[in-house]
Amino acid sequence: MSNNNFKLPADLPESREYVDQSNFEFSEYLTFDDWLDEEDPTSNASGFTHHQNPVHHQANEVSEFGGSESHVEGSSSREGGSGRERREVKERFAFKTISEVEILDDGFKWRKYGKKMVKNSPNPRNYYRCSIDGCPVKKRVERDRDDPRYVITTYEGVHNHESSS
DNA sequence: CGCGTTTGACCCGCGC
DNA sequence: GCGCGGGTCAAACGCG
Repeated sequence: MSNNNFKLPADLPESREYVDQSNFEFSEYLTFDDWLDEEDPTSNASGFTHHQNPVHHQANEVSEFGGSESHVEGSSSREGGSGRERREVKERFAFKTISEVEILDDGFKWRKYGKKMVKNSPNPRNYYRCSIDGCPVKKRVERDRDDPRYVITTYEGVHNHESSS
C-alpha cells in the first residue's frame, strides 16, 4: 500500500489541484445524487440503462450536502445483540478519478474493514475506516463499472483529529 | 510485537 | 412474513 504518489488533502474538496497534478489523467467531483440514479430496484437485467447521464462532463463544483444534524444517540449501555447505535450521516462526498490504485492516500490512516462485490459489476467495493481513535470518518472505494480505469471514492463524515501528515 | 489486511458470517432495513 | 441487498464486525494471518 501507499505505493501511490497521490496526495489528497483532509476533507477539502478544493484540493482537487492535488489530484490534478498527480498521475491522474482526469479528475472530477460529483455528488451522491448524481450517480445515485443508477440505482436499480431489483431486476437489473432487461437492458440496464445505467449511467445514461454522462458524468464525464466537467462537474468541478462540489456540493457538500447532508445537513449537520448532530442527533444525540442515547447509547446507554452495550445491549448484547439488539439495539445497535443508529447514527445519522453527517456529510457525504464522492468524487471520481482515474487512477491505477484505489487506495489514495489523503494524509490519513485508513483501515480496511470490509469488501463486498457489487452486483451487476465484477468490481468489488472496498470499505475503509479512519484508524484514528474517535474518528467516525468512513471511506468507500469502488471502481466504475462503466470505466474500470475510473475510481469512485466516497468519504463519509468528518475527521475528529488533525490531519497527520 | 503491533497492526493492517483478509474472508465469512451476521445484521439491519426495506421491498414484495 | 420472508427475501434480498447492502453494510458491518469479528477472528485469523501476514507483514513491517
